[in-house]
Amino acid sequence: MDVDTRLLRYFVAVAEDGSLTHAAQRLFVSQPALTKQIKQLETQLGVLLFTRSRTGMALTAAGRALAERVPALLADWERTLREAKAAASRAQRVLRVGFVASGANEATPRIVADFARRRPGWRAEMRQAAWSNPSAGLADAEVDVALVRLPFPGQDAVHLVPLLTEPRWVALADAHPLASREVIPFRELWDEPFVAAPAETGDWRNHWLAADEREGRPVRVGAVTDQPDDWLSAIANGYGIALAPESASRFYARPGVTYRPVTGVSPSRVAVAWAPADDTNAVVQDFVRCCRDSLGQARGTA
Amino acid sequence: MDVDTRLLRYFVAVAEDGSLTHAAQRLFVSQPALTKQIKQLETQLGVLLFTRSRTGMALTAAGRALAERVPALLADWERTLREAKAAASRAQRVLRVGFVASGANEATPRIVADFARRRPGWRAEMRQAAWSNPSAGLADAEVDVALVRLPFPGQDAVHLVPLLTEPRWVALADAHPLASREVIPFRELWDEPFVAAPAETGDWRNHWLAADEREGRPVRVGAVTDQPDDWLSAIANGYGIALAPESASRFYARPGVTYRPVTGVSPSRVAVAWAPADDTNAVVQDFVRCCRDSLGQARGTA
DNA sequence: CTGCGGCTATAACCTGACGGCATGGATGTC
DNA sequence: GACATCCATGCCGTCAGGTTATAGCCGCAG
Repeated sequence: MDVDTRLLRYFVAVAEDGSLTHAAQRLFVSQPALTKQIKQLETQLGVLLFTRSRTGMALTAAGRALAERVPALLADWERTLREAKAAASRAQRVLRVGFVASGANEATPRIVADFARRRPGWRAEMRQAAWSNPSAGLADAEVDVALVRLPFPGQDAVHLVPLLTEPRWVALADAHPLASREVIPFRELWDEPFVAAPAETGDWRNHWLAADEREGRPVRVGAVTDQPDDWLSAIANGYGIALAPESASRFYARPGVTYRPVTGVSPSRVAVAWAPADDTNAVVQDFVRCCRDSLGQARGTA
Repeated sequence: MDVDTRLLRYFVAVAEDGSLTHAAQRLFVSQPALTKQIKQLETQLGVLLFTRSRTGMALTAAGRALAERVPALLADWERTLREAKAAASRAQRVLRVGFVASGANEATPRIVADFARRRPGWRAEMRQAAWSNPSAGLADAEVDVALVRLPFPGQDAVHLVPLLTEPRWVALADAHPLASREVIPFRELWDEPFVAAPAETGDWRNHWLAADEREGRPVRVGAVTDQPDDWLSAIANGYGIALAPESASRFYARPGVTYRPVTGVSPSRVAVAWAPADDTNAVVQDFVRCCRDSLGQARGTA
């Protein structure tokens, strides 16, 4: 009996929240589409999975049996997929390097060049990650090594070496009243609307909103963006302001957007990170060494 | 990343025999369809899985990584599916009973009636299996208990109680020269073409061809059939003759087909079988008891 | 060196499945 | 009795998977 993993994801979603309508929104499909898919899954398996009622969809015994095992199956598939991709990049002598925004700033090209020198035949494939992916693909093993901003969710599950520290500035629309100030104390920004990362990024989002450096003041969110481009547009259009590393003023200069130093907010740190399993991976460690040589002196891992 | 298990089966098939053309025939699809599917899998995963050449398809490193894990994944899915189906039938108080051909012959209705009496609220769902499935669905857990003919492949992996023994007769076309004989020594049938079960049934097929009761004489196969109906047609049309339990003369009487006793060939045995895991399943054991009470006296399991 | 036989890839076409929107039907709620 | 909230159904456009026929590549035999 063949199934599409998509169908299984649908099933798990409906099983989890006991409602077609709600699950449909989570899955970004229409409710009729889900109705049909679930019904199709049931006829394919020849088994009734849910008992329908006005109050929603309740699992049958068969449905429960399925719901118990399917998530593990999907996870296994994802893992298999990741392993295959990793094997492919190894075979082609490609090191997949994830990075957020401007990576290690001006040092990035030096690092890549150094790596090319140290590992002839290998190629560093640089992959920029969206805000919603603060580990730059390391968490889901899409990359072998990543240039990340600390702190980020899941940081404890990886090993890393800090590379550089830079102050956080603020990015605001040219027209903003505070744009004419040379230096801005963070407390003056507490009540401004901010352009934030997607809600699902949790502590990462909070870090860039400096949520715990507001002495309890609530955050106002004026817009949510997931990419540098959208982020710049939102700021230029006046939907809100945002904290950004000082280097953003060089890497993300744009008409309509002004960067200003901010006092009273902690700096941003850049690190190179890798999966613990790659502690013994010579290529990954070579890349880390390139990072260290080009930038950092710290040597501890955490 | 979503995949259809069908795609994974395709991939495994190609990986196994290193040829699109050959794999396509095994999978009963055209070679271009397979070409496209494999190519699609590769683009979906963003990974090259095979290196093409005139000599066939060879796995890349990534392909090997995938090929190592996918079979286990598919097996997991099948198992999950079986468990869900089993849960469904338990929940509905349905005992799934597989049987081959006429099952336990005239005793079958008695067994079912006895079971209905002993387990009110339960229903025995009788499922006839094709020749190609001599365990009647027990081997792949499609049924909870089965009325089978001994011996059959995989017999050692189940527990069973013998129920009855009956002589094997021969079924032949009315027009066959031997059809007028009252009793036929098996040796006279050695050179006749036989109607056989599909090749993949191995020892089961050989048992019904009495391959090891021919003193080394080779078997001539005149036709291959997978169902009682086809089997009867093949015999009536003179494609060959076939051994059959004596009871077939009652359950599978048909114009054009004559049944005659045969000497010099071992008898056929009927047993009830179940999965070892169901040794403690009260419902299954009740059914077994119904079988024993209606028929057998033997009590050992093997 | 030409033609044949093994591969895989491509082209053109058909069907059916999936998704979307609009709507229906059942059932509590105010 | 009108409404809100579920899930189910009907209709339609799009695309993916299948088919057959054919092309391209290469090694081998005559």
